[in-house]
Amino acid sequence: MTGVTTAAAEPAEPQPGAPAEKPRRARGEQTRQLILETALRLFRERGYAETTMRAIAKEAGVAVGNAYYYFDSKEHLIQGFYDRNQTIHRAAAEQILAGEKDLAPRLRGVLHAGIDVNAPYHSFAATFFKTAAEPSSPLSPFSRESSPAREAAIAIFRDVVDGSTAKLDPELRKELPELLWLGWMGVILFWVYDKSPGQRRTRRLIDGAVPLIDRLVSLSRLRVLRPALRQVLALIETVRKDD
Amino acid sequence: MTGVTTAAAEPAEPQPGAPAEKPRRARGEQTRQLILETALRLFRERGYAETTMRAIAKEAGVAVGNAYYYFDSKEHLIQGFYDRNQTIHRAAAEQILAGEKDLAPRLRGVLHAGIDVNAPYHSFAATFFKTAAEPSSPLSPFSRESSPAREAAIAIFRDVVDGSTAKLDPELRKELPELLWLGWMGVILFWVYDKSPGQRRTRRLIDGAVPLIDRLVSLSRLRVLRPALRQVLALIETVRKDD
DNA sequence: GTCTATAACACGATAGAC
DNA sequence: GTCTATCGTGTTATAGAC
Repeated sequence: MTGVTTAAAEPAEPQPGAPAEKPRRARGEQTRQLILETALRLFRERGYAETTMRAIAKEAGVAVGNAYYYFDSKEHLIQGFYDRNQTIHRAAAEQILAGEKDLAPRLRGVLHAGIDVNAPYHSFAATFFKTAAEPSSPLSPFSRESSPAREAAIAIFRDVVDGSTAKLDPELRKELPELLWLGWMGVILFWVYDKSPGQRRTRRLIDGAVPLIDRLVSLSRLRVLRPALRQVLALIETVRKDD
Repeated sequence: MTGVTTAAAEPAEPQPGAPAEKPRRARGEQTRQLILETALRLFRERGYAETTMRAIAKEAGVAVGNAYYYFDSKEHLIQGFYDRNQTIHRAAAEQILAGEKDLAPRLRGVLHAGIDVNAPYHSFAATFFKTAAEPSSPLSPFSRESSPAREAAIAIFRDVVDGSTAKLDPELRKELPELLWLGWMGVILFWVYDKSPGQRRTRRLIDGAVPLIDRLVSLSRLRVLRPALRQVLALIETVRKDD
């Protein structure tokens, strides 16, 4: 409610190689994790709305006030979910990108991996999405507070593009990662609404859209399409700036 | 919470020319309207979250329970907002479409008109959007309950396409209205997040995107692009069906 | 700084009397 | 149809213990 951000941006573990901080107060970090994990489990088991803060506290064996000591609100617990899946997705993506040089399979692999990570939470994710959709919410993927997470996500798609052998217009190459991230947001949106068994329609969407994107990227080098490409890039430019 | 739909789908007024129903119980209909109008006014004045059901009831001079008699939940009050703006948008669109035959200005006019209608409610609409974003919500633009409203909205874009002089692939012509509606949803999404003064970035988005769409629609008739167009249409087909 | 226990508040929603 | 009373919830407050 207050817009104060949680400590979720802090790394969960001291990074080896990074300047070693003094050992994080293990006590608090542990309690924090306990509360978060309990909450996520209950969300998954019962749903978000049906899980009360009282239940989370009781199940975790802490007082309600303690839960609020670590998380400003019930919604802030969702940020934990967000961050965790982001991290897992990034790791899975790196695995895939290490072994593949063509743009299409790189993109396809990363998208499917993203769905894989979130799949167990499909019903809960719907509620998560509702919360994230509030533009004023710090959880919104477009908010200032999500900026680090968003940048990290875009970085994955930068890897997808930069590590590929695809030849493309230099300006398009610059914009493509953010465009792909935007497309990824669209896929997530589709997935959240996808009620088909196992969300197979989302899988089909990915399998169909990736070759299409691949083709369009190739086509964009044709002379007839240069003006259209310029127009697209100009539109992005125009819309992006605020003045 | 119960998923029970309101009576919002009922026509507010008996249609002239339609088989005349016996006069609607004026008492109930009046109370209903009173509550709805009071709620929308307070939402606009104070915001959605800040307006309590108690305040709505008090301001309307009825008991809380009575408000719940007419509206299953606070969220269901939003449906009234939704329906009303839809109606106004449709009327504005018809005005524009009557006087213009080219695809681009037709589309541009309809999109700007849509923003015009919603503009006074920008901050409130953000909350509305949050609510509508919940996939299980009957207010979701993709839900079964919204189906009539959605069809009505798509119909506007069918008018945009069918009444235009643009020549296009017959299959594309069939799909274009729904695609344009989807694009319109995207514009609304952008608008909701648009914090620039007067939401001028959204206006620029429309002004930039419409000529681009117009160009792409023309280009789609080129021989080099036929396979790509087929691919797009095939993707839509694949994704749409649930089996 | 971390945590407990408990009470209290305002709100959305419901029950049941009239 | 309309009311009043009441419930369960998220959240806050208080007062303190380690």
